[in-house]
Amino acid sequence: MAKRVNQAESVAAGSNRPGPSGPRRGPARRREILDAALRLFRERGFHGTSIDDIGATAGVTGPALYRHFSGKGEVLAEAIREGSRRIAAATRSAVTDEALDPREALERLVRSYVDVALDNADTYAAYVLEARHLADEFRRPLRRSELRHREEWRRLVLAVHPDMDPEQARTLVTMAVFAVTSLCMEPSRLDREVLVELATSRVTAMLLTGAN
Amino acid sequence: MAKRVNQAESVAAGSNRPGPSGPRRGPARRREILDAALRLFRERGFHGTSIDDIGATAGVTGPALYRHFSGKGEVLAEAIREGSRRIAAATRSAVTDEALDPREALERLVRSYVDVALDNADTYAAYVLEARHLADEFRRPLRRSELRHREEWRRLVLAVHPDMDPEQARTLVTMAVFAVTSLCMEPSRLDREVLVELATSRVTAMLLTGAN
DNA sequence: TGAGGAAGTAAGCGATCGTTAACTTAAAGG
DNA sequence: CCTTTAAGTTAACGATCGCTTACTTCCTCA
Repeated sequence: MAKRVNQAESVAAGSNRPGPSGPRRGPARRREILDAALRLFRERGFHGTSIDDIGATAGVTGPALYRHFSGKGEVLAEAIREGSRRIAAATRSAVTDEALDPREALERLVRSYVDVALDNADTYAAYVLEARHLADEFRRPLRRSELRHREEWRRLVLAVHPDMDPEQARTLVTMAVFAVTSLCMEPSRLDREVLVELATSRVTAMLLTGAN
Repeated sequence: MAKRVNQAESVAAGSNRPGPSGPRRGPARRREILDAALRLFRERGFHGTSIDDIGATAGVTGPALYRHFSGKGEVLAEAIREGSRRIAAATRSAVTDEALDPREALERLVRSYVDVALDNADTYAAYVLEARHLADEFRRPLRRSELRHREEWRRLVLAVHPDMDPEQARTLVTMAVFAVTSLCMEPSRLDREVLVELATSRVTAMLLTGAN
């Protein structure tokens, strides 16, 4: 009882603030679902999060999710894909300025990666923790884009250290990327600027040590 | 039909190589279950692995697991706990030699950690990926032991850099530990000795850079 | 204004999962 | 040799989950 009190309000509130029941807004709900899913996947894991959990966190019932996605797997894929696109974009824009000292270019690349990782911590943590549960068709392009990103790092490392074993450079880059990942997995009490500076300088040092 | 052919053999084979059906050996089966579970948890995740999967991989049916463990959660806890004990032991033995140059002491600590991490890659990867799914009573002591280990690293970093912000040192150690973790999550084509040397030197450099 | 589509709900289906129960078998011990 | 016990088995139960169906409600617009 007293369940739908403010129908009039819902009509008076313009195009996008409807009442407590019935259909509501368009693409905003999709974003709400993705944000809710990302948080839950990170906290409880993909298989540990139910459709109903995601819906409840987003403010709807579970099956409402199927109006926006084909299934639970696509929710995970879409949530991660967004962050992947942002990382790729940041990498591209940080790399376009060529004819730079490779040392500076690498530091700039690392800094932009630290930045975008901190801005998308949930997405990135979910990728590390839950990518296993993606269907192959979803996981493979993400993995390829990840490796392409690391290849960019390796290219610059080898530009600074032409004598370095390329296989060692690959492992080194993997370690460096995971070091940045830690910022997404564990909270730091440092201020944002201090954190970016610390991570950038130390990761760069790790990559370039030995050839000063 | 033709199901139990070699009962005689099972009797003749001594105390621990029985026939194809019925009860078998004692504590060896427990280890088999833990190894199987660890591999599956790492590949498919905790909630993505069923009791029957674990049993089948270990060579028994699913419910046989309850003769050795109280439930699925305890299997994960025991599997991870073992690796945690080995890490703690290695740390303890690498730290006992005091009155060393802090720089050398830290490098030795990092090296022993890289070693034990590579020796227990599955365990460590499972801890990073699946610790969320442990019951609080299991997860908390593991987490405490992890933080105690990092505190040891931080103590030595601050011994070398007395002027460093302790909070920055904490974040730095987290990054360094995750860099080593990457060796457990992604395979490297490098030889073991080369890998240990590379990881040790670069992680140490990351921790100590700026105070040469 | 009223027809249609978008977005939501409740109910339920089939499959799977963790766990327990009841029973069987092999090794051990006096 | 007979009893006990540890370690298996199969069967089944209750819960949960992903997803579908059928229905409802609100918004849009011709």
